[in-house]
Amino acid sequence: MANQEYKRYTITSALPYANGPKHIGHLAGAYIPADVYVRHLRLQDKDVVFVCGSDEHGTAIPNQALKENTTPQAIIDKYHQLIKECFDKLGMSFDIYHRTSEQIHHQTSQEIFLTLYNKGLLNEETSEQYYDDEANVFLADRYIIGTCPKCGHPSAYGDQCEKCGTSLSPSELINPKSTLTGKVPVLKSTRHWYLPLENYEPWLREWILKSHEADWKSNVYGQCKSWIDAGLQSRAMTRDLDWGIKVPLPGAEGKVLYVWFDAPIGYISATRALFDEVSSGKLHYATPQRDFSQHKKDDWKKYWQDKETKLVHFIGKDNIVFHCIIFPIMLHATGEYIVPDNVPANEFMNLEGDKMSTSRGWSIEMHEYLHDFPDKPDVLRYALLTNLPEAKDSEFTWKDFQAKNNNELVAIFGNFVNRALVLTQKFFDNKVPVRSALQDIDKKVVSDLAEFPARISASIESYRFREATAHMMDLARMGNKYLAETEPWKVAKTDMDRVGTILNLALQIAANLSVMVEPFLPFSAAKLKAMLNFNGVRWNETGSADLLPERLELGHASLLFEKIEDDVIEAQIKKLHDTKTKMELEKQPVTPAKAEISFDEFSKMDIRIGKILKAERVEKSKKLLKLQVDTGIDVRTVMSGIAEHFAPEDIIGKQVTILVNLAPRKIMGVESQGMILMASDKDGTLRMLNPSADTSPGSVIS
RNA sequence: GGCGCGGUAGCUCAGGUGGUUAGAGCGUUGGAUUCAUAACCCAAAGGUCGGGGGUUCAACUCCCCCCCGCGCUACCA
Repeated sequence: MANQEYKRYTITSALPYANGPKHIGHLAGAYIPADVYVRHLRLQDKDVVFVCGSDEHGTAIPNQALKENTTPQAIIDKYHQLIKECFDKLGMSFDIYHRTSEQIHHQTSQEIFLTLYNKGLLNEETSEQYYDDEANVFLADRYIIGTCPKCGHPSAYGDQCEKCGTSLSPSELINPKSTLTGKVPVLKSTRHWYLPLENYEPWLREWILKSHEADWKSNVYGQCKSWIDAGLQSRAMTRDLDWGIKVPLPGAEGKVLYVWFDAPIGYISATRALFDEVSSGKLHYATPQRDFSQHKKDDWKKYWQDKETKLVHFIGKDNIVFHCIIFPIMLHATGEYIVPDNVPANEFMNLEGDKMSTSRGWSIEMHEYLHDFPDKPDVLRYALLTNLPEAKDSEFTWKDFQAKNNNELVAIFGNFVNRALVLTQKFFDNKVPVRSALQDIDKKVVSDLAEFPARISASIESYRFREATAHMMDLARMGNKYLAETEPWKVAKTDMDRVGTILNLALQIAANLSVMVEPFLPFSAAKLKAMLNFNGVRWNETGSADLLPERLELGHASLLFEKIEDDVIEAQIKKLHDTKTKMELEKQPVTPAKAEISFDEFSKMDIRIGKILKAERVEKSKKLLKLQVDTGIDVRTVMSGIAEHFAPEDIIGKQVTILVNLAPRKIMGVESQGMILMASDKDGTLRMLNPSADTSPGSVIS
């Protein structure tokens, strides 16, 4: 199965969610590896389509629109354009970069939904969900805000608390409120269509656990096994929302397809759109990277429904469950579609010691990089390729970026090419010299050269892109070594024929580089070809020492890469820290005011000054401290979720504010008799509230 | 708490099915060289492979326990 010969290839990169810019971690995860893979296939004249596009549905889009005070449409237009342009400038060679807001995608998604529905594979169920009866809408998880049950953060979202990271369901929130109107939402019954994933467990076991144990990456396989073993559950494929793809059923007004139902279908609709456009000749989203002129409108089906098609999804590890479990189940259940042959998900790339995050300002956004280094897309590609998070999270640092550029691209690759060209200019009037009899060292180089294409291919085909990149660079190393050993600049004093032979071979190596480097560094490959006055050859013709004809007049030599100085790198590091600081200040708006209460309600609370007498850690809890507090009234036990902010020994003797008449509650098996009040700063830091001067325990606060 | 993936030279990382002195790139040090963007080329130093047990003639590689990082998931409030 794994080594089957395929007739054609369908390659996808994760659809970026169009709610904001994307950073280099995304590039390293799902885009650059896919692009290398596809370019390598194209160089072999394989029948491949490479599709991607913007994911434009889901609740976060309207959410972002609210934040930016605009419409969802304006949001997706803005970010679709931004992301698309960045991909283009970075050389992502999609045959089409589509959008899920397009009509053809709505149609495709609805068709697949209906196929499943008509086969009776979707279960209709009614459940209770929060509803805002002032705005007259069901509230998506994201639109409900309340106190996090885990950390007490007062503005946790219904699906997740952004402070402690816990995923939640809206019913868990304390004091839930609609973010639209501030009203308390009410539970109301609603109808949805569920895909019973559990029915497909035997099939998944057979397909993934049995037939892909050997060829799927361990991180992907392990994650899938974990999900399957844990027991799959029915999952709602529809939502109450007015932004998205309408559920194509009577009586389903106001309901749309779940974004994770429609998003992966975006790969299919993009392929459809591609063939629509190339067959009609009217290109809009399509940017065909090869000749599609023989294709008909319906040919997209071959790429998704023919068993001789190899489907590969390139994604980041956060998408594994959707691409390996849910989407394949959908495809399989239709009875019409093929499932992926592989899903080589990457782990995450960290940045300068911390997780990358656009919202926290700790990231390198694609458009920012391109703005600061407009002529260096390949340098980023190289820096990411040599450090892809293929087996575990990896680390990007600016210093490393600089070193990769200066010590490898400039010193090894660029330098070799420059040496060969400059010597040819100097001794042979910039023409490929004639080759005479080969010595042993030349024969060795020729035979070594012949081994590179297969070696690089083997790495790429097994999704080992770092290794492939290293092989590629080894070819330039070989060139440098060959020059160092043959010393043509010395031989030139005695034997010009010999020099000609050496430089001819050096130029042949350079010509090979110009082709073999193309999947990795397409811009530099093109530049190098121009310098060699060389049109390039197919991948299968590389490894030959006869790519350039003798006496060929070479083009203009220029530097392929230039050094990046320290101050440029320091400026980037400073910018990174500045952005983070700025975001911290701007982010996390003050928690919205709570609903008005009466004086009576307020006076029900008995808040006093207390004094911590004892504090100890709670076993098996990261956050809890068990405190003994003198409340003036008594000494009582209070469990407090502050262990991540205070060391027990530091807070003994401190005065605190305590709510003493809160109903007791068992926490980690211990009864907590009150609540310590804390101020939570924007960055999440907790601070105690204590009186400005020593105050006796039991003093009432009012 | 459960599960998954990781924890290998100063740094970033490789090391199918266990087998002679554990690898690469970068960095460091020394040498050689000057065609080349002070680049290239050669060489050396550097690791008790997270910790502890066990299986085996033999373990980085298999098994068990523990610690740490990341992720998913649960409960917890």
